[in-house]
Amino acid sequence: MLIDTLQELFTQAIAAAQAKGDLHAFDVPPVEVAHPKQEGHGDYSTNVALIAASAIRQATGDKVNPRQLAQAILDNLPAADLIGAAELAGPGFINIRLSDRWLQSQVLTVLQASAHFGDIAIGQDQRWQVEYVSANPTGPIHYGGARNAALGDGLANVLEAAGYTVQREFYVNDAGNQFGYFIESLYARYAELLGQSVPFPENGYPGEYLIDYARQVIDEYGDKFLHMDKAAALAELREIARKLVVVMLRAELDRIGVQFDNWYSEQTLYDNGLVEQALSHLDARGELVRRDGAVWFQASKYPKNDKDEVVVRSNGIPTYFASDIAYHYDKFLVRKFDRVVNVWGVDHQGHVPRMAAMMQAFGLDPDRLVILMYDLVKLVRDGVEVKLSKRAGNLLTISDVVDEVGADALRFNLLTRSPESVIEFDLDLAVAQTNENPVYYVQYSHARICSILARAVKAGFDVEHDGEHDATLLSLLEHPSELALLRKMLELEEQVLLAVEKLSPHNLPHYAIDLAKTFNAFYRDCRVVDAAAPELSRARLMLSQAARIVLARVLRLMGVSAPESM
RNA sequence: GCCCCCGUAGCUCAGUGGAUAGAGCGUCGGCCUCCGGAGCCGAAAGCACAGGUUCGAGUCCUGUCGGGGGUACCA
Repeated sequence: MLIDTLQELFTQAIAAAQAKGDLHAFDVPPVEVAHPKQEGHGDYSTNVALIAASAIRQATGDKVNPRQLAQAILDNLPAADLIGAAELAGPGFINIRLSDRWLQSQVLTVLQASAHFGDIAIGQDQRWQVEYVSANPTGPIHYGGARNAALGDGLANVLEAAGYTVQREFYVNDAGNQFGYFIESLYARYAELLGQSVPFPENGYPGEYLIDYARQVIDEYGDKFLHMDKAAALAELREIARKLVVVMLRAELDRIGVQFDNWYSEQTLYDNGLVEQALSHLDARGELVRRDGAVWFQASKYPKNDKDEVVVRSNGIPTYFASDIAYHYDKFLVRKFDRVVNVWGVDHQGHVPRMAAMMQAFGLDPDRLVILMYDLVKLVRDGVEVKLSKRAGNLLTISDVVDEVGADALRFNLLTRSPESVIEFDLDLAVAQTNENPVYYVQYSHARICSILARAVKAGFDVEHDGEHDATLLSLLEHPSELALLRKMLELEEQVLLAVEKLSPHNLPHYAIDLAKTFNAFYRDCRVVDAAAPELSRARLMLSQAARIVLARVLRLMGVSAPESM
């Protein structure tokens, strides 16, 4: 990676300067290389001299001038192709400008890497799991779940680009009360359709979609459940309903391009004895206690937990937390993931401390479990918040919103905001502004490149293979807009790294807009296909092709399509 | 009450302890003999408040004020 290379060069420079006695002996701090906000300050800059100066002052009490340190480092900077200029600036910054020749050569790097450009190899041999959405399996998914999906899927994509082996998992809560009410509701609808009146369960789901589910049950099983004991019927319906719902969930998530590797049933935790196993494991470690007829996990032994948590109620029924304990016992001690990310809505924030406590109770490093918390999506229509609920049956689903604004716009918009921000989503505005939406701006740029390339092929240019033969032409790419485009393209790796470090891919859409903008500036300033200048055209076509690759990659990482025409 | 998150341009939001804080939408003013005008160029406009740490704070710490969420033997 470019940044790594620069960091390495400066680390070497410091060591060399110290060896020669140009520089004080001190423990070299990690060199940070960043983009200066201001363009005149170069492509990259490092504050290592400023950091070192304060480190030296604190260690020895000697006052040293950061500018002198910076100069000593600069004097010992190894020669490197990629550095065009490195100079001292301000209070002791070192600003680096990439060399034009090296930038030009990167067109080939992109063309060769193709769809893999942007990959960074930092996650080898690491198995990660991202568990996301995990909506209650009781009907269509609330629109807010799309934020979870966009975030989790984007994160999984970025982790894969970083070299991690990633499993995408959906946890199906098919064992708790909610699912029980759902089954009873289904039974009531089923009976109703067959002409029998069954009282609708008090906590049931009145949504009309349940009538469709009931109809499907009738289509496949007829009226057999009416002739059975109700408890037996409910037991059988449980399995049938679970399959039905998972098919529906899968289809709905597929509409926004989200697919899972694994659908993990909560019920199997009980069926396979994992709940019992996990709890006795904790018990053996002295983490459980009996009190008031219930079994408690002694969470309060751990930081940020002020109370214990019930795992088995006094009526003998395990709590949801017991499932969670077993589930994570399975993730870490059975399936042995190196790291697990759970994507949770902020309404579950109260569960976070006990999860960390649970990890420690298992003797596991709590950092191996990351809870990625995102804030809720507020739906607004005509400036008024729309209150919807699945239980009341007036749910606004992912499908509903996809119908209105499209999957690409939805994913792009939801991903743009940082997870901890509350999204206020105005439905009318989302529809009205469809054509002004940034996602179309980015996609349009991609389509425009495709159009240019197609035109070039028609004009007789060998767009596909030029890069294999005529790398020397790249030195013709001297226009500031051409070089600016190259610089922006090369940022993709840093963007992937940033998303992985922050465990949030919300920087990607911002980068995509930036990249599209930079391409549009190039398009404005540089005519690509020009019969009067065939060599320059070939060089610019290579650059355009490379830009297309990068744009398509960042769109794919976000789970957004890269259309060839619009 | 206690815990968590958020207060950045008119609106929706980015912003890695660095140098002169950005984008989209909106507003105002420009640009089509030329590869896709779903485009391009320009202008106005901002870090809630008060302390502190630091060579340097939108960013870290404390407090105040505002907004949201959480505080069950529900999930």
